[in-house]
Amino acid sequence: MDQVARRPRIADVAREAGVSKTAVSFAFNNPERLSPETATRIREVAETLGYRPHPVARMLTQRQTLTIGVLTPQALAVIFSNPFFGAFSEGVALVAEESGYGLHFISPLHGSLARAIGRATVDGVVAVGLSDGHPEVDQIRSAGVPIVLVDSTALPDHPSVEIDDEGGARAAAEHLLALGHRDFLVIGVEPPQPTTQVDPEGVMGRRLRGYRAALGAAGIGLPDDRVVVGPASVEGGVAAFDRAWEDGLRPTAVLAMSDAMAIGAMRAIRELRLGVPRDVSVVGFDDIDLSMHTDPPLTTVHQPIRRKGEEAVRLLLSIIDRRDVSKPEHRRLETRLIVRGSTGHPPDGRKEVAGVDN
Amino acid sequence: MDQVARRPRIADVAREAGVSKTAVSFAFNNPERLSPETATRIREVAETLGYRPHPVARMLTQRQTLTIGVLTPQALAVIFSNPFFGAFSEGVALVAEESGYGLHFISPLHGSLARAIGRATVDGVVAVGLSDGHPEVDQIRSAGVPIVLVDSTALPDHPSVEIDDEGGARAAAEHLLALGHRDFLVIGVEPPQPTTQVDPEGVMGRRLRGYRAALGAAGIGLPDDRVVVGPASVEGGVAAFDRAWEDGLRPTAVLAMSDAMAIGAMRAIRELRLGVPRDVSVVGFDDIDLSMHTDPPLTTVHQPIRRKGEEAVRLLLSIIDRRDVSKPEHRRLETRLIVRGSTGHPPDGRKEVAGVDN
DNA sequence: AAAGTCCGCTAAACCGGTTTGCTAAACCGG
DNA sequence: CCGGTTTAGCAAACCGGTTTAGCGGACTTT
Repeated sequence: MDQVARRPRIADVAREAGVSKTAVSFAFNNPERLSPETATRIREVAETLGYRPHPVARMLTQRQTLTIGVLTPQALAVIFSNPFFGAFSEGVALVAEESGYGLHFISPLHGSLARAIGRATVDGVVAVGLSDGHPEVDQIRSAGVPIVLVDSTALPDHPSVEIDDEGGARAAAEHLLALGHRDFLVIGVEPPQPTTQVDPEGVMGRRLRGYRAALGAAGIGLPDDRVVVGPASVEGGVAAFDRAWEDGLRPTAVLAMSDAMAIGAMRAIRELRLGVPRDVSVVGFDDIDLSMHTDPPLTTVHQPIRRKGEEAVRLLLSIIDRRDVSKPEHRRLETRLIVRGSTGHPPDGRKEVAGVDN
Repeated sequence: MDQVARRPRIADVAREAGVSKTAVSFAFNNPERLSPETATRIREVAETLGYRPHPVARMLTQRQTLTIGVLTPQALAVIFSNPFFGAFSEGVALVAEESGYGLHFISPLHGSLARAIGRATVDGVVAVGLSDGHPEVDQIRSAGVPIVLVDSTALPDHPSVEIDDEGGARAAAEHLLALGHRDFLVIGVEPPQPTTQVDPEGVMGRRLRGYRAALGAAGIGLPDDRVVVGPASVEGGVAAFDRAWEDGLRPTAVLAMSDAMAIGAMRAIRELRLGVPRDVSVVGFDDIDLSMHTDPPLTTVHQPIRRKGEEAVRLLLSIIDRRDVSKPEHRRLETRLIVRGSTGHPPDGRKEVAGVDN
C-alpha cells in the first residue's frame, strides 16, 4: 500500500514546487538565473523533501567525477600495511583534497587490474609500482584515462614521477664500501606477480644497477645468490635475511630496498644474537618516518615520499584540466643518503682511514 | 575536420555490428540471450573499436556502485599519517575486496563533510571517529546511505563497531597502580573540530572514564590539568608531554590514548635525559604493529584494529545486500593489556608487594 | 505605438548505458 | 498442415540529472 520511501528525484521537487526540472537544477547550480525568491522557495521544497542531487546522474552529464584513482598492482590489504604507501597517500591526498578531488583506490579486482580500472569512475589515475612485467599494463594504458606513472617502468609516452633510484642505491653501496665492507647481501622487493626475472627498467632493476655500479667500481661482484627478495614488509625482511643465513651467507653488510625490510633484517640479525652495526651493517631505502626511531636509527636512502605523491597528482590534474597529452612530462626527484646508526665498520676492523688501530 | 577521438558509445558498436543497442548490452551482460556467433561478433567489433561500457552510466541504471566509502572527519592527509588508520584500512580493504567492492575515501571537502558525502558515489559508508560534537553528523545520517559507525559516539539507531575502550583504559591504569604509581599524566587525542569539551560518549570520553574509574578506586583523582591533548601522531605526543613538563607536571606514569602519542611521549622523556621505564612509565593504546619494535617495547592496550575494519565492512555489506535496517547491530570487540618493556616501578621504589622498602 | 531588450522560466534533447515487453521466425509434436 | 512453444533480436522506456534553444511578458527606447 504505502510505498517504501523512494529517494526523491528532481522531478518530485519540480512538481511540488510547481516549476520545471530545469528550474530546480538552476536553483542548485545556477541560482543567478532564477529570481531570488523562486530559488529559495525551490531550495526550501527540496529541503523538506530531503532531496539531494544524485551524484551518479550528475557525473554522467557533467562528464567528470571529481575523483582520482590510485592504482596498485597489489591487493589493498597488503598495500595499506606498508608505511611507504601511507606516506605516499598522504601526499596524494593533500593535493587532491585542496583541488576538491576525492580518492578512489583501485586494486586488482578478483585478480584483474583491467577489470578493476574499467569499473572505476575516476577522472584520472596515479599508478604506483606498475612494472612492465605486468600483463595488463597495455590494457590499462589504452583505457583512455589520463594516467601518471609512479615508480614504474619508464614509458616515454606517459607522464611519470620517479626518483633517482640508481643514484641513491649507488650512494648506499659506496657508503658501506667506504666503511670497509666487502661482503654484501641485497634484499629486494618481490614483484606482485611472480615474474621469472627482474624488469631492468623497474624500480628494483634500477636500484640493483646502482648497487652493482658501486660494487663493480670497487672490484666486487654481486652474484645472483647474493640477492634475495620478499614482500616489502618487516616480516618479509626477517624472512629474507633468515633465508640467506640458512643458505650459508655471512654478509657484513645488508643493502635493503625498503626500510620495512631493513628493519626486518635488523630484527633477524638481533635474533641471531648478532649486533647492528657491530657485526652487520644495514642500509635501508625510503626513509620512512619510523626509520629515525628504530634501534639503532636506520641509515637509509632518503626519498621524498610525500612529495612524490603530491607531484604525481599535480601532474595528473594538469593533464585533466587542459587535456594536454602532447608532451608527457617526466619528473625525477632526488634521493640522498642519510647516515644514522645502523652502519659501521665491518667486524674485522678494516677501515677506510689508513693506518688506524684494529 | 577529423573529430578528436571520442570515446565509442554503445550505439557506435551497435551500428558497426549491425545490431541494436540491446544486443550489445546483452553481449556483455547476458551473452546467453544471444546466439553464440552474434555474441562473439559483437564483442569483436567492440574490441576493435576500443569500446568499454561507461562505468558511470552503468552505475546509474544498476543503482549500485560496487564501492564503499570510508568517512573520516579529518583531512585524508592527516589520516594517512596515522598507522592506526593504515591497519584499519587494511581490514576494510580485505573484506571489501573479497566482495568485489572498491574503496572510496571521503573527507571534509573544503571543510564540509556533508558536501563531501553528497558527492560520493558509494553504496554505503564506514564512518570512523565521528563524534557527536560534529555539527554535520545529522545531515550525514539523514543522507539515506547505509552507514556503519566505528569508534564513534554510540547511536542506538545506527549499526556500529566498537571496542571496550573503558575496560582497556581501566586495565592500563590498574597495571600502573599495581606497579606503585600514584602520579599520572593522561595524553589524549585532540578532536578534529576544536570542541569546547570532551564528548563523554566518544572514544576519548570512554577511555577517560576507564582511567578515572581505576584511579578513583585507588583513591586518586585525575584533575583536568593532568589531561593534555594533541594530534594523534608521534609529534603530537612529543609536544603534549613537553607541554605538561613545562607546566611543572612531573608524572611517574603516562597514560596515552594512542600508541603514536605514547611513542612521542617516550621520545620526549628521553630527550629530557630521563629513562623509560626507569623514571617514567608509559602505556599506549591501540597496539599498532610498530609498538612491539620500539625501544623499549611499548606496554599498551591491544585492540583488534584490522578486525574492526573487517567487521565494519561485513556489517555494512549485510545492510546493503538485504536492505535490513530493522535492528541495527552493535558489535563490541575486546581489548586487552599487553605488558612489554615501557612500564615498571616508579623511581622512588614503591612496590606493589606489601612491606617493601621506602 | 511599434520595435528592441532583458528577465524568468520551460520543453526537449542529451549523457550512456540497462531492462521490459514484444514480434517474427524457427522449431515442435501430433 | 496446424496450433503452441522457443529462440533471437528489437524498439522504446527508463535511470536522474544538466544544458541548449526558445518563448512570453515586462520594460525600455524612439
